[in-house]
Amino acid sequence: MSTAQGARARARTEITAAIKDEARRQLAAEGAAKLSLRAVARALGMVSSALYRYFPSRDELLTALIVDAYDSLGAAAETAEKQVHDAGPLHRWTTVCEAVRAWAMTHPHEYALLYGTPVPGYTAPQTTVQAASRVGLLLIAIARDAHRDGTLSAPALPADLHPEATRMAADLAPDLPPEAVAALVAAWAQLFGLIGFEVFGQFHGVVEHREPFFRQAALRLAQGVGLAC
Amino acid sequence: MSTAQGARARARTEITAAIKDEARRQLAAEGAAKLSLRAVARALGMVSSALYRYFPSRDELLTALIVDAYDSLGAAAETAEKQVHDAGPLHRWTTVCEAVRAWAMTHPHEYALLYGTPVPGYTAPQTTVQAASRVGLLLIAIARDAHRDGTLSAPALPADLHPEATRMAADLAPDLPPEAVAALVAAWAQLFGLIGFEVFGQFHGVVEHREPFFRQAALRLAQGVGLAC
DNA sequence: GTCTATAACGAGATAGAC
DNA sequence: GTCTATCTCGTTATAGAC
Repeated sequence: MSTAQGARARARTEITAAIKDEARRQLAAEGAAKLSLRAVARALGMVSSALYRYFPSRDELLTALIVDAYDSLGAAAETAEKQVHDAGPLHRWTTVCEAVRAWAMTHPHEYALLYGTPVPGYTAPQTTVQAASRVGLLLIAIARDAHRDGTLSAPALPADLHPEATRMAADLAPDLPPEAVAALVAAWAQLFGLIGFEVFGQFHGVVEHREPFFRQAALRLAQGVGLAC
Repeated sequence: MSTAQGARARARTEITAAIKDEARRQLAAEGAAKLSLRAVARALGMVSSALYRYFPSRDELLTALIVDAYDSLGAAAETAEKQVHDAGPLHRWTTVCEAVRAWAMTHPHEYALLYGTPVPGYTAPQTTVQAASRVGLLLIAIARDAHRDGTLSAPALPADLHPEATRMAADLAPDLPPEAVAALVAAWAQLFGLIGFEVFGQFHGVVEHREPFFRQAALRLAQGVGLAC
């Protein structure tokens, strides 16, 4: 009985993975907007109605792909950071930035799914939020360690931003000064601006040697947040 | 004779504009990947083959929409800058940034067409480059004026970036120090990172009062380039 | 010459009967 | 699960109106 259920559960896991793999392949070929349960089924030798036993709708499949991609990106960033965890905050920061960039370059279509044009008619459920915040939390953690060590020199803020910065800090990192949190959020967005331009081809004919260019930009992002060393 | 040609040319211009208007409407509704000549024709009460008199292919229509969007964005930025052209470089910079952001917020689908996920199967022809560079050229011009006035303090660069910075400067702004050009290109990408996160909903639940937040971020971008006052 | 309409192609998606 | 009839699409050939 338990072996039968175990085999069944194993088969279900395998088929679910196969469906997602094929869907990712189609994502690369046609884009997220044209992701079609039917085509996925055909490629797997299944019939479209059979897929609904694994994913109740196209949107649920999309959500699964998005969560997987966020987790893949988050894991890549966290693994890279772990290996330099004992270094200074600046080195940890640039390591995370470069890991995010490397993941984006090797997974351009999944990157587009996360940070590109939203899929028309699809709105991400709350389920995705946790996976989506892993990179941000990692950057916050680095700033937090710097703050504990007294090496975080948060930049000044204009008065009209203070209420919003305080609110963001309360939500994201109550132990950090509001100025640092506001700077962190801005740096977070700017990091993905650099990466997006590279992945989506905006640097074509403009920036040639993109690795050192990115490294330097990531370094200056860290300085903008107030990290040193 | 000339009046007949004038009338024909006028009709052609009007129909071309109507096609693009309808295509933009569909862009907003379905996304660029699903832009369909047939649907555009149907909405206009034409037959699909008639559209080929105006656009030789779906990709050419896409290209026209892209060039129009780049020009609309460029014109918005240039118009805003013209009105503060006599102010200091910092004020001109933030004015341009805010004009770009305002255009993106009012034209989210066209923004997605320009800076979002590339349309699968479409590659932009060289024709788009000139229109695409208008905002960048505007930012360069501001830095150039600051440099002429001696108020541009270009940030230092690591040695490994110097060849690339020199190459970029030769291409983009031979009269500017390479360090400033590298910083400009980075700031350009980061600007669209901030705007993209806002347009694509990444700031949802994170940043609430986005105008002062953006203004401050744009200001610090300018400082990163070395602009003062 | 300039345009529009009809019809068709090959490909793919979709809905429903079985 | 399978099969079929009916949609969509981009694109082209052709014929006729202005």
